[in-house]
Amino acid sequence: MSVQAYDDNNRRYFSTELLKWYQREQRDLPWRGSGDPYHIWVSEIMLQQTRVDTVIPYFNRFIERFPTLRHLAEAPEEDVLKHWEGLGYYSRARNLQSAVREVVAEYGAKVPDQKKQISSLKGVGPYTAGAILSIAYNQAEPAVDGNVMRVLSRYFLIEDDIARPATRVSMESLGQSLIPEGEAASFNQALMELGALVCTPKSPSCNTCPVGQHCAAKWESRERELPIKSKAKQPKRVYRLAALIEGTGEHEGQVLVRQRPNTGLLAKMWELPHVEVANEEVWDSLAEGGQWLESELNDQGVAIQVTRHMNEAQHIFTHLIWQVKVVGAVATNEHQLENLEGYAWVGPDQFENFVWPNIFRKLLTDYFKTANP
DNA sequence: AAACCGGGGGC
DNA sequence: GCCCCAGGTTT
Repeated sequence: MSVQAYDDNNRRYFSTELLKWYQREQRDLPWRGSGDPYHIWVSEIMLQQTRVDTVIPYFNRFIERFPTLRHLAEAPEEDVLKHWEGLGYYSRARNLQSAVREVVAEYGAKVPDQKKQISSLKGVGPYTAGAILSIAYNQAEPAVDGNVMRVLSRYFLIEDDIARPATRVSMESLGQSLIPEGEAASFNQALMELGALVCTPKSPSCNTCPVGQHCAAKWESRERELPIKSKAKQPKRVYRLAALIEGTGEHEGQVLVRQRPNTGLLAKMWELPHVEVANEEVWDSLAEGGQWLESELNDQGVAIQVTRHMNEAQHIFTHLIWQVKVVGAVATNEHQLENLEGYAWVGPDQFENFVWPNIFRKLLTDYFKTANP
Protein backbone atom coordinates (compact mmCIF):
# COMPACT_ATOMS: atom_id res chain seq x y z
CA MET A 1 0.00 0.00 0.00
CA SER A 2 1.50 3.30 -1.09
CA VAL A 3 0.28 5.28 1.87
CA GLN A 4 3.83 6.37 2.61
CA ALA A 5 3.36 8.90 -0.15
CA TYR A 6 1.07 10.65 2.27
CA ASP A 7 2.79 12.78 4.86
CA ASP A 8 1.59 13.58 8.31
CA ASN A 9 0.21 16.94 7.24
CA ASN A 10 -2.13 15.30 4.78
CA ARG A 11 -3.33 12.79 7.35
CA ARG A 12 -3.90 15.51 9.92
CA TYR A 13 -5.83 17.51 7.36
CA PHE A 14 -8.03 14.53 6.60
CA SER A 15 -8.88 13.84 10.24
CA THR A 16 -9.49 17.41 11.36
CA GLU A 17 -11.52 18.46 8.33
CA LEU A 18 -13.58 15.27 8.49
CA LEU A 19 -14.33 15.84 12.18
CA LYS A 20 -15.36 19.45 11.57
CA TRP A 21 -17.63 18.37 8.73
CA TYR A 22 -19.20 15.68 10.93
CA GLN A 23 -19.99 18.14 13.72
CA ARG A 24 -21.90 20.21 11.16
CA GLU A 25 -23.55 17.56 9.02
CA GLN A 26 -24.14 14.45 11.14
CA ARG A 27 -27.59 12.93 10.84
CA ASP A 28 -29.90 12.64 13.79
CA LEU A 29 -30.23 8.86 14.12
CA PRO A 30 -32.20 7.01 16.81
CA TRP A 31 -29.12 5.25 18.21
CA ARG A 32 -27.11 8.44 18.50
CA GLY A 33 -27.37 10.45 21.68
CA SER A 34 -28.43 7.92 24.28
CA GLY A 35 -24.89 6.61 24.51
CA ASP A 36 -26.27 3.31 25.80
CA PRO A 37 -23.76 0.64 24.72
CA TYR A 38 -26.61 -1.88 24.37
CA HIS A 39 -28.50 0.39 21.98
CA ILE A 40 -25.32 0.97 19.97
CA TRP A 41 -24.71 -2.77 19.87
CA VAL A 42 -28.23 -3.49 18.58
CA SER A 43 -27.88 -0.79 15.92
CA GLU A 44 -24.54 -2.14 14.73
CA ILE A 45 -25.89 -5.66 14.31
CA MET A 46 -28.94 -4.42 12.42
CA LEU A 47 -26.76 -2.23 10.22
CA GLN A 48 -24.67 -5.16 9.00
CA GLN A 49 -25.26 -5.25 5.23
CA THR A 50 -28.40 -3.18 5.75
CA ARG A 51 -29.09 0.47 4.95
CA VAL A 52 -29.70 3.08 7.61
CA ASP A 53 -33.15 3.94 6.28
CA THR A 54 -34.20 0.31 6.42
CA VAL A 55 -32.93 -0.15 9.96
CA ILE A 56 -34.52 2.91 11.62
CA PRO A 57 -38.09 1.57 12.02
CA TYR A 58 -36.81 -1.88 13.05
CA PHE A 59 -34.48 -0.34 15.62
CA ASN A 60 -37.24 1.76 17.19
CA ARG A 61 -39.63 -1.18 17.46
CA PHE A 62 -36.91 -3.45 18.79
CA ILE A 63 -35.78 -1.06 21.53
CA GLU A 64 -39.34 -0.31 22.51
CA ARG A 65 -39.97 -4.02 23.02
CA PHE A 66 -36.51 -4.87 24.45
CA PRO A 67 -35.34 -1.63 26.15
CA THR A 68 -32.49 -3.25 28.10
CA LEU A 69 -30.13 -6.21 27.91
CA ARG A 70 -32.24 -8.02 30.49
CA HIS A 71 -35.47 -7.56 28.53
CA LEU A 72 -33.82 -9.11 25.48
CA ALA A 73 -32.15 -11.87 27.48
CA GLU A 74 -35.43 -12.95 29.04
CA ALA A 75 -37.57 -12.79 25.89
CA PRO A 76 -38.65 -15.91 23.96
CA GLU A 77 -36.48 -16.38 20.89
CA GLU A 78 -39.54 -16.42 18.67
CA ASP A 79 -40.44 -12.95 19.91
CA VAL A 80 -36.99 -11.68 18.97
CA LEU A 81 -37.22 -13.27 15.53
CA LYS A 82 -40.64 -11.70 15.02
CA HIS A 83 -39.11 -8.27 15.59
CA TRP A 84 -36.43 -9.12 13.02
CA GLU A 85 -38.93 -10.39 10.44
CA GLY A 86 -38.18 -8.87 7.02
CA LEU A 87 -34.69 -7.60 7.91
CA GLY A 88 -32.90 -10.69 6.64
CA TYR A 89 -29.78 -12.51 7.88
CA TYR A 90 -31.79 -13.93 10.76
CA SER A 91 -28.80 -15.53 12.45
CA ARG A 92 -27.96 -11.96 13.49
CA ALA A 93 -31.01 -11.95 15.74
CA ARG A 94 -30.31 -15.33 17.29
CA ASN A 95 -26.63 -14.55 17.80
CA LEU A 96 -27.49 -11.20 19.35
CA GLN A 97 -29.83 -12.71 21.89
CA SER A 98 -27.36 -15.46 22.66
CA ALA A 99 -24.59 -12.90 23.17
CA VAL A 100 -26.83 -10.69 25.30
CA ARG A 101 -27.63 -13.64 27.53
CA GLU A 102 -23.90 -14.24 27.94
CA VAL A 103 -23.35 -10.60 28.87
CA VAL A 104 -26.08 -10.79 31.50
CA ALA A 105 -24.71 -14.03 32.91
CA GLU A 106 -20.96 -13.39 32.70
CA TYR A 107 -20.52 -9.63 32.79
CA GLY A 108 -23.25 -8.47 35.16
CA ALA A 109 -25.45 -7.16 32.34
CA LYS A 110 -22.83 -4.59 31.33
CA VAL A 111 -21.57 -4.62 27.75
CA PRO A 112 -17.86 -5.43 28.11
CA ASP A 113 -15.38 -2.69 27.21
CA GLN A 114 -12.43 -4.99 26.57
CA LYS A 115 -11.64 -6.02 23.04
CA LYS A 116 -10.98 -9.64 23.82
CA GLN A 117 -14.26 -10.03 25.67
CA ILE A 118 -16.48 -8.22 23.22
CA SER A 119 -14.89 -9.93 20.22
CA SER A 120 -15.70 -13.32 21.70
CA LEU A 121 -19.45 -12.63 21.66
CA LYS A 122 -21.54 -14.33 19.00
CA GLY A 123 -22.15 -12.19 15.94
CA VAL A 124 -19.48 -9.66 16.90
CA GLY A 125 -16.68 -9.59 14.33
CA PRO A 126 -13.83 -7.12 13.83
CA TYR A 127 -16.04 -4.32 12.54
CA THR A 128 -18.72 -4.57 15.22
CA ALA A 129 -16.19 -4.91 18.04
CA GLY A 130 -14.41 -1.78 16.87
CA ALA A 131 -17.69 0.07 16.41
CA ILE A 132 -18.91 -0.66 19.93
CA LEU A 133 -15.56 0.05 21.58
CA SER A 134 -15.12 3.32 19.74
CA ILE A 135 -18.69 4.64 19.65
CA ALA A 136 -19.86 3.49 23.07
CA TYR A 137 -16.57 3.72 24.98
CA ASN A 138 -14.56 6.15 22.84
CA GLN A 139 -11.64 3.74 22.57
CA ALA A 140 -9.18 4.28 19.72
CA GLU A 141 -10.20 1.16 17.80
CA PRO A 142 -10.84 1.13 14.05
CA ALA A 143 -14.31 0.27 12.70
CA VAL A 144 -13.76 -0.58 9.06
CA ASP A 145 -16.87 -1.30 7.01
CA GLY A 146 -17.64 -0.92 3.32
CA ASN A 147 -17.98 2.85 3.63
CA VAL A 148 -14.61 3.23 5.30
CA MET A 149 -12.81 1.06 2.76
CA ARG A 150 -14.31 3.13 -0.05
CA VAL A 151 -13.34 6.45 1.53
CA LEU A 152 -9.81 5.38 2.43
CA SER A 153 -9.15 3.66 -0.89
CA ARG A 154 -10.04 6.90 -2.67
CA TYR A 155 -8.36 9.43 -0.42
CA PHE A 156 -5.14 7.41 -0.24
CA LEU A 157 -5.52 5.83 -3.69
CA ILE A 158 -5.28 2.27 -2.44
CA GLU A 159 -5.75 -0.23 -5.24
CA ASP A 160 -5.95 -3.40 -3.16
CA ASP A 161 -8.96 -5.66 -3.73
CA ILE A 162 -11.35 -4.83 -0.87
CA ALA A 163 -12.96 -8.27 -1.21
CA ARG A 164 -9.78 -9.75 0.30
CA PRO A 165 -9.70 -10.07 4.10
CA ALA A 166 -6.06 -8.95 4.08
CA THR A 167 -7.13 -5.60 2.66
CA ARG A 168 -9.52 -4.98 5.52
CA VAL A 169 -6.74 -5.76 7.97
CA SER A 170 -4.41 -3.19 6.44
CA MET A 171 -7.25 -0.65 6.27
CA GLU A 172 -7.75 -1.20 9.98
CA SER A 173 -4.21 -0.16 10.81
CA LEU A 174 -4.56 2.87 8.57
CA GLY A 175 -7.94 3.75 10.05
CA GLN A 176 -6.62 3.44 13.57
CA SER A 177 -3.63 5.65 12.82
CA LEU A 178 -5.97 8.40 11.68
CA ILE A 179 -8.03 8.66 14.87
CA PRO A 180 -7.35 12.01 16.60
CA GLU A 181 -6.62 11.87 20.32
CA GLY A 182 -9.84 11.35 22.28
CA GLU A 183 -12.06 11.53 19.19
CA ALA A 184 -12.55 7.85 18.30
CA ALA A 185 -16.34 7.90 18.60
CA SER A 186 -16.86 10.94 16.39
CA PHE A 187 -14.09 10.12 13.95
CA ASN A 188 -15.22 6.57 13.16
CA GLN A 189 -18.79 7.69 12.68
CA ALA A 190 -17.59 10.60 10.57
CA LEU A 191 -15.76 8.22 8.23
CA MET A 192 -18.89 6.14 7.71
CA GLU A 193 -21.09 9.20 7.43
CA LEU A 194 -18.87 10.59 4.69
CA GLY A 195 -19.09 7.30 2.80
CA ALA A 196 -22.87 7.25 3.14
CA LEU A 197 -23.56 10.89 2.26
CA VAL A 198 -20.69 12.20 0.11
CA CYS A 199 -18.17 9.57 -0.95
CA THR A 200 -20.89 7.32 -2.40
CA PRO A 201 -20.20 4.29 -4.62
CA LYS A 202 -21.46 5.44 -8.03
CA SER A 203 -21.31 9.22 -8.22
CA PRO A 204 -19.46 10.76 -5.30
CA SER A 205 -20.07 14.45 -4.54
CA CYS A 206 -16.42 15.43 -4.74
CA ASN A 207 -17.33 19.08 -5.26
CA THR A 208 -18.77 19.33 -1.75
CA CYS A 209 -16.39 16.87 -0.08
CA PRO A 210 -14.74 18.30 3.05
CA VAL A 211 -11.48 16.48 2.27
CA GLY A 212 -11.63 16.59 -1.53
CA GLN A 213 -8.77 19.07 -1.71
CA HIS A 214 -6.26 16.38 -0.80
CA CYS A 215 -8.02 13.29 -2.11
CA ALA A 216 -5.55 11.33 -4.24
CA ALA A 217 -8.25 9.69 -6.36
CA LYS A 218 -9.95 13.00 -7.06
CA TRP A 219 -6.59 14.52 -7.92
CA GLU A 220 -6.23 11.92 -10.67
CA SER A 221 -9.95 11.85 -11.54
CA ARG A 222 -10.05 8.18 -10.66
CA GLU A 223 -12.63 8.29 -7.86
CA ARG A 224 -15.10 6.24 -9.90
CA GLU A 225 -12.56 3.45 -10.36
CA LEU A 226 -12.17 2.95 -6.64
CA PRO A 227 -12.46 0.92 -4.57
CA ILE A 228 -11.35 -2.12 -6.52
CA LYS A 229 -13.47 -5.15 -5.72
CA SER A 230 -13.39 -8.58 -7.37
CA LYS A 231 -16.75 -9.82 -8.56
CA ALA A 232 -18.81 -12.31 -6.60
CA LYS A 233 -19.83 -15.61 -8.11
CA GLN A 234 -23.32 -15.47 -9.53
CA PRO A 235 -26.08 -17.21 -7.61
CA LYS A 236 -27.27 -20.70 -8.51
CA ARG A 237 -30.84 -21.04 -9.76
CA VAL A 238 -32.98 -23.79 -8.24
CA TYR A 239 -36.53 -24.86 -9.05
CA ARG A 240 -39.06 -25.50 -6.33
CA LEU A 241 -42.66 -26.64 -6.17
CA ALA A 242 -44.79 -25.50 -3.24
CA ALA A 243 -48.10 -27.00 -2.16
CA LEU A 244 -50.87 -24.69 -1.09
CA ILE A 245 -52.96 -27.20 0.79
CA GLU A 246 -56.42 -25.82 1.50
CA GLY A 247 -58.10 -27.09 4.63
CA THR A 248 -61.67 -28.32 4.83
CA GLY A 249 -64.19 -28.69 7.67
CA GLU A 250 -62.74 -27.14 10.81
CA HIS A 251 -59.75 -25.98 8.78
CA GLU A 252 -61.87 -24.25 6.16
CA GLY A 253 -60.09 -21.09 5.06
CA GLN A 254 -56.75 -22.29 6.46
CA VAL A 255 -53.56 -23.49 4.79
CA LEU A 256 -51.05 -26.14 5.86
CA VAL A 257 -47.63 -24.69 6.66
CA ARG A 258 -44.44 -26.04 8.16
CA GLN A 259 -41.44 -24.81 10.14
CA ARG A 260 -37.97 -24.85 8.62
CA PRO A 261 -35.03 -26.65 10.31
CA ASN A 262 -33.20 -25.06 13.27
CA THR A 263 -30.11 -24.30 11.23
CA GLY A 264 -29.24 -23.06 7.78
CA LEU A 265 -31.21 -20.91 5.38
CA LEU A 266 -34.19 -19.12 6.98
CA ALA A 267 -33.79 -21.26 10.09
CA LYS A 268 -36.92 -21.80 12.21
CA MET A 269 -39.09 -19.70 9.95
CA TRP A 270 -42.37 -20.90 8.45
CA GLU A 271 -43.11 -21.78 4.86
CA LEU A 272 -45.41 -23.58 2.47
CA PRO A 273 -44.48 -27.27 2.26
CA HIS A 274 -42.34 -27.54 -0.82
CA VAL A 275 -39.70 -29.58 -2.62
CA GLU A 276 -36.86 -28.95 -4.98
CA VAL A 277 -37.21 -30.51 -8.41
CA ALA A 278 -34.38 -31.78 -10.57
CA ASN A 279 -34.62 -29.28 -13.41
CA GLU A 280 -36.68 -26.67 -15.16
CA GLU A 281 -38.45 -29.22 -17.35
CA VAL A 282 -39.94 -31.08 -14.40
CA TRP A 283 -40.80 -27.76 -12.83
CA ASP A 284 -42.64 -26.71 -15.98
CA SER A 285 -44.82 -29.81 -16.18
CA LEU A 286 -47.71 -29.81 -13.73
CA ALA A 287 -48.15 -33.56 -14.22
CA GLU A 288 -44.50 -34.49 -13.71
CA GLY A 289 -43.73 -31.96 -11.00
CA GLY A 290 -47.04 -32.56 -9.24
CA GLN A 291 -46.29 -36.27 -8.98
CA TRP A 292 -42.85 -35.61 -7.52
CA LEU A 293 -44.32 -33.16 -5.00
CA GLU A 294 -47.01 -35.68 -3.97
CA SER A 295 -44.54 -38.50 -3.45
CA GLU A 296 -41.99 -36.40 -1.54
CA LEU A 297 -44.57 -34.92 0.83
CA ASN A 298 -46.16 -38.33 1.26
CA ASP A 299 -42.83 -39.58 2.59
CA GLN A 300 -43.04 -36.87 5.23
CA GLY A 301 -46.52 -37.90 6.30
CA VAL A 302 -48.45 -35.41 4.21
CA ALA A 303 -50.69 -37.16 1.69
CA ILE A 304 -52.01 -34.75 -0.94
CA GLN A 305 -53.45 -34.53 -4.41
CA VAL A 306 -52.30 -31.67 -6.57
CA THR A 307 -55.23 -29.91 -8.23
CA ARG A 308 -54.09 -26.89 -10.19
CA HIS A 309 -51.44 -24.32 -10.95
CA MET A 310 -51.88 -21.23 -8.77
CA ASN A 311 -48.97 -18.82 -8.66
CA GLU A 312 -45.28 -18.27 -9.26
CA ALA A 313 -42.63 -16.31 -7.46
CA GLN A 314 -38.91 -15.69 -7.56
CA HIS A 315 -36.76 -15.09 -4.53
CA ILE A 316 -33.18 -13.92 -4.84
CA PHE A 317 -30.75 -14.68 -2.04
CA THR A 318 -27.09 -13.69 -2.07
CA HIS A 319 -25.94 -17.08 -3.31
CA LEU A 320 -29.19 -18.65 -4.51
CA ILE A 321 -32.23 -17.97 -6.69
CA TRP A 322 -35.46 -19.77 -5.87
CA GLN A 323 -37.92 -20.24 -8.74
CA VAL A 324 -41.08 -21.17 -6.86
CA LYS A 325 -44.24 -22.50 -8.45
CA VAL A 326 -47.28 -22.77 -6.19
CA VAL A 327 -49.82 -25.47 -6.90
CA GLY A 328 -53.15 -25.95 -5.19
CA ALA A 329 -53.67 -29.25 -3.36
CA VAL A 330 -56.04 -31.05 -1.03
CA ALA A 331 -54.98 -33.26 1.86
CA THR A 332 -56.23 -36.83 1.65
CA ASN A 333 -55.34 -37.52 5.30
CA GLU A 334 -56.34 -34.22 6.85
CA HIS A 335 -57.34 -35.80 10.18
CA GLN A 336 -53.80 -37.22 10.58
CA LEU A 337 -52.11 -33.88 10.08
CA GLU A 338 -53.37 -32.40 13.34
CA ASN A 339 -50.34 -33.35 15.39
CA LEU A 340 -47.70 -33.76 12.73
CA GLU A 341 -44.49 -32.34 14.15
CA GLY A 342 -43.44 -29.04 12.58
CA TYR A 343 -46.71 -28.54 10.70
CA ALA A 344 -49.64 -26.24 11.44
CA TRP A 345 -52.83 -24.91 9.92
CA VAL A 346 -52.89 -21.17 9.53
CA GLY A 347 -55.58 -18.73 8.48
CA PRO A 348 -55.63 -14.94 8.41
CA ASP A 349 -56.33 -14.83 12.16
CA GLN A 350 -53.21 -16.83 13.09
CA PHE A 351 -50.96 -15.44 10.39
CA GLU A 352 -49.06 -12.96 12.54
CA ASN A 353 -48.33 -15.57 15.21
CA PHE A 354 -45.75 -17.04 12.84
CA VAL A 355 -42.47 -15.69 11.52
CA TRP A 356 -42.37 -15.61 7.72
CA PRO A 357 -39.63 -15.01 5.21
CA ASN A 358 -40.77 -12.36 2.75
CA ILE A 359 -41.47 -14.72 -0.10
CA PHE A 360 -43.98 -16.81 1.87
CA ARG A 361 -45.43 -13.77 3.60
CA LYS A 362 -46.30 -12.39 0.20
CA LEU A 363 -47.58 -15.63 -1.31
CA LEU A 364 -49.85 -16.31 1.67
CA THR A 365 -51.04 -12.73 1.98
CA ASP A 366 -52.01 -12.79 -1.70
CA TYR A 367 -53.78 -16.11 -1.28
CA PHE A 368 -55.83 -15.02 1.73
CA LYS A 369 -56.77 -11.84 -0.05
CA THR A 370 -58.19 -13.67 -3.07
CA ALA A 371 -59.67 -16.56 -1.07
CA ASN A 372 -61.49 -14.36 1.48
CA PRO A 373 -62.18 -11.08 -0.26
C1' DA B 1 -10.03 -18.25 0.44
C1' DA B 2 -14.56 -19.51 -0.61
C1' DA B 3 -19.16 -20.54 0.57
C1' DC B 4 -23.09 -19.54 3.19
C1' DC B 5 -26.51 -16.26 5.04
C1' DG B 6 -31.85 -11.84 3.27
C1' DG B 7 -33.76 -8.23 1.59
C1' DG B 8 -34.05 -3.74 -0.43
C1' DG B 9 -32.71 0.48 -2.90
C1' DG B 10 -30.18 3.23 -6.43
C1' DC B 11 -29.18 3.78 -11.00
C1' DG C 1 -29.71 -6.06 -14.48
C1' DC C 2 -25.95 -4.94 -11.52
C1' DC C 3 -23.97 -3.28 -7.42
C1' DC C 4 -23.96 -2.16 -2.74
C1' DC C 5 -25.39 -1.90 1.91
C1' DA C 6 -22.25 0.57 9.48
C1' DG C 7 -20.50 -8.08 8.05
C1' DG C 8 -20.09 -12.63 10.47
C1' DT C 9 -19.64 -17.58 10.59
C1' DT C 10 -18.46 -21.89 8.78
C1' DT C 11 -15.82 -24.93 5.94
